[in-house]
Amino acid sequence: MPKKKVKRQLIIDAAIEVFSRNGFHDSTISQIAQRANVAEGTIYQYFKSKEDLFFSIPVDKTQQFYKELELHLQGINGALNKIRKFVWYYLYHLQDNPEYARALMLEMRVNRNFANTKAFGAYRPLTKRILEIIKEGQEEGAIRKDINIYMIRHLILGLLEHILTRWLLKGQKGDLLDQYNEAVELLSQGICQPEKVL
Amino acid sequence: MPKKKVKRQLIIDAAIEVFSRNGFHDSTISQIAQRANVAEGTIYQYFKSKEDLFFSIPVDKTQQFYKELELHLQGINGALNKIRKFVWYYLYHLQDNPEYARALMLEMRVNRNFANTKAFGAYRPLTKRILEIIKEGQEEGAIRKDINIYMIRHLILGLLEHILTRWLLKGQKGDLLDQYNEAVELLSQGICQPEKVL
Amino acid sequence: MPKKKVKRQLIIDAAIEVFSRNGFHDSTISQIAQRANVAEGTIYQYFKSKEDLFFSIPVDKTQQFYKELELHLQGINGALNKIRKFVWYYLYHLQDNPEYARALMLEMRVNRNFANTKAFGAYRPLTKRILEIIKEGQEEGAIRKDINIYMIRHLILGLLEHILTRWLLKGQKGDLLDQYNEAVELLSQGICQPEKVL
Amino acid sequence: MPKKKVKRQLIIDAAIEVFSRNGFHDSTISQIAQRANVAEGTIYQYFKSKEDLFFSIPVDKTQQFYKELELHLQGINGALNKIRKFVWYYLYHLQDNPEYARALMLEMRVNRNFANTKAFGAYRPLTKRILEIIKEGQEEGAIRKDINIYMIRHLILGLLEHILTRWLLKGQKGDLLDQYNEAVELLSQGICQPEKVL
DNA sequence: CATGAATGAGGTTTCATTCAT
DNA sequence: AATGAATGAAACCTCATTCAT
Repeated sequence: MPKKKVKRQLIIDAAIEVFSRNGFHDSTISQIAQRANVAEGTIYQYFKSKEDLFFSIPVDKTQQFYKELELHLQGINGALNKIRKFVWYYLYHLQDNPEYARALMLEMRVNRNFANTKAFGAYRPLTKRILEIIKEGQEEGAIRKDINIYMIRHLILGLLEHILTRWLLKGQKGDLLDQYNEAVELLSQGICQPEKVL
Repeated sequence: MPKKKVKRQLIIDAAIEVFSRNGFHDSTISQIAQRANVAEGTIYQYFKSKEDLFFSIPVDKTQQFYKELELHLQGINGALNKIRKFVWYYLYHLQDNPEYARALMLEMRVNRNFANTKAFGAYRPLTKRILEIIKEGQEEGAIRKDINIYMIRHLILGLLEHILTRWLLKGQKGDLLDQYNEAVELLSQGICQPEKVL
Repeated sequence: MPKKKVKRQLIIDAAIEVFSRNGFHDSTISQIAQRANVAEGTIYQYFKSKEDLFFSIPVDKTQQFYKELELHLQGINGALNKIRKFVWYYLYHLQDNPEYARALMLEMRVNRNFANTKAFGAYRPLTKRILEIIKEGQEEGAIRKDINIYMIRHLILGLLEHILTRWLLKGQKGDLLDQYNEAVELLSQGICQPEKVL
Repeated sequence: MPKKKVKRQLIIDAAIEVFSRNGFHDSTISQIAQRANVAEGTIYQYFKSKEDLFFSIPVDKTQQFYKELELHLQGINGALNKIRKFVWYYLYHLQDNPEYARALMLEMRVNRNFANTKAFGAYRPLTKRILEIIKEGQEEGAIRKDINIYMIRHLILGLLEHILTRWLLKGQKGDLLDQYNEAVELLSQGICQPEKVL
């Protein structure tokens, strides 16, 4: 790998760690520099500002996330199976990258400027992908058509983000994948006993 | 109302506005003081620190939220009807108090220390209340018993928080209550076409 | 004098000393704060920025300079006598306030933004005043009319500023007022032997 | 021209442009390097430091200025004619090289260390030259002897520098040579109406 | 109780200079 | 000789908090 690339990645990795531990505002460039074993000034050779560095994290990591998700979706037939896989991979990947997850859930996603950042740009393909799957499912007749696709997405992402956020805030106890089957089942059939309606 | 109470409330209200506009870190005591028409020093007569003030917001507001919710639940029979009401009131109240909603969703809920704050203490009754309703539903035979009650709560709160967060970040366009029926229906029956399973 | 006024003046005086010793860029807020016996932050209660402080110096000092000059011109008849007095007072006052002189000559007057600063605004009355005297002299028949008044002002101010600048850069040796008579005589009759022309 | 010389000159020319546009402190080595199309490190092969580079500008440019002035003075008889030419050439040359003029007038001449720099060394022949002409004039009986030659030089240089400085600060509007005749006339005869004295 | 001037620690960022390639 | 990535010191400025009035 070219040297320049290496150092950039070094800084990003250090940034993920530090930002994820302390949050954006309580992290300092000096901490990140120390962790990356570079001088403070060096960081400014690669990133315009602290914010730029911050929002560069997901660009790299999220693109990778998305790529790997796509691989996992390969060869799977049926929208429902794809959603299943999506749920599984979402929990699996973010549990496996808790620092990235923390940065994404607790800092990025909630940031006022998020929608204007390149980070957002990197995140969109992911959320778009679900929409596609949902539409596909409706066309197949597997997913109900009487509900707006955006609302369905709210349900799926809301559940996943809520599970993940609680897990992060409670100290990452337990294995998220243990909850996988119940989560999928719940998304599928809702909370009611058969024949009951809310 | 006693004078002391009045001034305290004045400060809290100013704090909600300012924090909700700029977030915790980008808000200054000076801004809040100005908005509340008091001197900066005065704030320290009522609150120990900026953080203390910050986490005092939901204590008051959330208690009120909870109390009113309780009133709305009065006289409603059946867990499913209660959940219906809960969803409705959640969207209604937070849409009506967008600054409080913003502070709650974008700052509090995501804060690393949230679980250790009195704010959390004030928020718990609310989340506990749902659990109770869910249990009640299971006992009535209205809510399925094969799913962990915490997972069910994840689904409900996840959906609501996701809807709310997007609405806040996208500039509060549209009426959240328009989405109320679909949301309830989705929670109730899940995303699948009848007879299909995920 | 009100206390607030006192501290502001304290800072200005310290700033004059420091700026005049090191120039604008090589002076630090920390130095000025130390010299003024205040905390660095205090400076920012009175001035928006380092530049603001810098350009506030002449506003105060130059207004005072101008006022005193006006007093000295009181009761003097004839434009030529007034110019005489102007020259004298200019040298006298700036020799007496060498730090202000240094700030004015070596920093302000030569600054690219000078024309847009409030400092400039304070300096203008002074330069306008000479123009008036020159016009008055032309009307009296004491000053030649075949030369543009702005050129005449160039000659007078150019001479004074040049004398002053050299004196400052050479370590303020000697008494500027010793040169006063020659300067006035030269302005008056020019450099040529009578009957010779350049 | 040898290659080394070429690159050195390249850097100097870039430095003049940049320094003259932004002033010494607000210019960066990086800007100069970019403009000169060399790497930053290269500059340090030719100059010890930023200051060294800065004060190297007039050494070259001023020597050239002086040489050409000398050429223009060739064959001119009479001190007064020489002064006339000096004034003309001074305005002509600096108007023609406004960036050099700007660096000289607004940065160099006013710098605390100026007297200790090689730049000063290069400037001296020029100011010495006037002194010689003045003396020559006194010996010829063309210039008055009752005034110190240094004072006479103050008058000449003061006028020229004042005209030039204002012109630079006001955006270089108009042709300086338009003012040439009045300037010379004023230097020659002073500001008074014949038979009047200041 | 209320004030608001004063504090000073600490953060981000810039940039002249070095040095291994 | 030329490069340009890396350095790290140092500067400006902000702002939560205190305390004398």
